[in-house]
Amino acid sequence: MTRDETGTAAPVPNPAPRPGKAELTRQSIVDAAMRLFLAGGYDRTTMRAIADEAGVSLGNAYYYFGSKEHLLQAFYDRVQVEHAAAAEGVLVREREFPARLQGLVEAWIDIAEPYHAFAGRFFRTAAEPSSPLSPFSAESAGPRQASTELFRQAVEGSDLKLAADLRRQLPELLWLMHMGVVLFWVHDDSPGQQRTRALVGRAVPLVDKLARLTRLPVVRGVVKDVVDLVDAIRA
Amino acid sequence: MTRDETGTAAPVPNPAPRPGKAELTRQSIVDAAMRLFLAGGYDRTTMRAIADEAGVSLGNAYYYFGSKEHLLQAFYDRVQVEHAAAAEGVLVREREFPARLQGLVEAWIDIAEPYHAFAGRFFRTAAEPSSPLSPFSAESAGPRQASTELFRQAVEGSDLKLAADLRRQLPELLWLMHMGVVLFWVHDDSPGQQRTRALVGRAVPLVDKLARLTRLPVVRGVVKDVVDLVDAIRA
DNA sequence: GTCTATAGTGGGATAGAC
DNA sequence: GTCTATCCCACTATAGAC
Repeated sequence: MTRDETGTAAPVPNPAPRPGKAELTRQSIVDAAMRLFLAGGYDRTTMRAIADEAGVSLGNAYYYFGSKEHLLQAFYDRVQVEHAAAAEGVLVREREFPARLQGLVEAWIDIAEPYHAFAGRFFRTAAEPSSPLSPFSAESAGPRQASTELFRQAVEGSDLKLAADLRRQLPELLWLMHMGVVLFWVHDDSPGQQRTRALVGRAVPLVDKLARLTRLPVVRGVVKDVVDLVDAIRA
Repeated sequence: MTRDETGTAAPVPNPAPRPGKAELTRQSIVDAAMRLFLAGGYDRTTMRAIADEAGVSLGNAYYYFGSKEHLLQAFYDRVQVEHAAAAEGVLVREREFPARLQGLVEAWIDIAEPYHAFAGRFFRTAAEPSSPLSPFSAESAGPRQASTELFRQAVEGSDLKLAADLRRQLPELLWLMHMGVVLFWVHDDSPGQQRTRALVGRAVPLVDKLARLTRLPVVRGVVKDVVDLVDAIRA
């Protein structure tokens, strides 16, 4: 609906970087919006100002973006794409599971940092269940899968030994953990989001410990229950 | 700021039911808003309609409520108060920890059910970090503590045996779990929110199992780490 | 299909008189 | 505390140019 659904289109963050004229206009609007949002904040930036800055008419801006909030989707996409790129470096560099996981999450924090000031606005929109920006919505299934895929790779290429069922599910659980980090990050006003970084630095070794603990016979039962529960939720 | 801060005022959901003229006007506006929100949804209800329904001018409505979203605070407060009342019954009736916990969470789902239709809107507002409605904000510290207190009682009065440090922290962790349930609930469109109820029915025994597992010597170390991490986060 | 220009409408929020 | 009048801006509508 919000994206072009041309038959077998792949669910990637960006529709496809074919540089048609329309795509250029679209991009100039996004760029203008990003500049103004960063400079003056979301609220104080009017659609008219964005259209002016982009050198297009107001009507044209609305031709490409159904609402002011739709422009925030661009932020989401941009972070997504940059994170995937940065993740590649991390996953090539690191082999230990904790380092891979921490690198992934820290890369996200680095990339999202410039947008922290108006991330609250984005978050607000994303929180609404009916919003296509909601991380749990059908519309964002593509980006969500792309993000989960990064965590899958972090697990796959590592030395982590796990029961098969948990290993299968772990990427999604890690993605969920990542959402929790994002929640914390949005509320984190410390300079450079240091508190979030500290949290990640402490939480990752813990996750690693916990993951390895699941192999103990005494806890296998509960782990099985958790796995079953998560499966039931997804259905 | 949003509430009267008269010196040693207790951080309770409702300021105090002294029936001055102002309080009556305020209440009539809230009542009107609730009626209209329930009948027509948040978006389709205008501030003008609310003011009309309450028999006051638009300006007067804004004298009492700084924004349309501030009216949602009333929903929050109402659920809070009703939940506390319902909780009392549960905590008197049940003695086993799982039953107490499940009773508490299910009572919340029962009470919040009428508001589910526009809870998404509320959630959206609450998600914004700068919003006083955010469950993590300083302004909602009172309600949050009141809610956490219910979980504290669920633990206290039960047969659950735990290490002292974890027992001290458990109420807040359970509150956090409850927030997770609320997140699920907001996205749950099944009739009567059956899926959320099913989730709770399965998750509570799991939490119970996990809590009891923490006493095993092998997992004590990790539990200690988790407790320390949570302490660090709160600071 | 892409874009402009212009003129609305609706509703959240505010100013200032009383 | 209450009102009336007004502002502002997201969004829509339309009619037409390329």
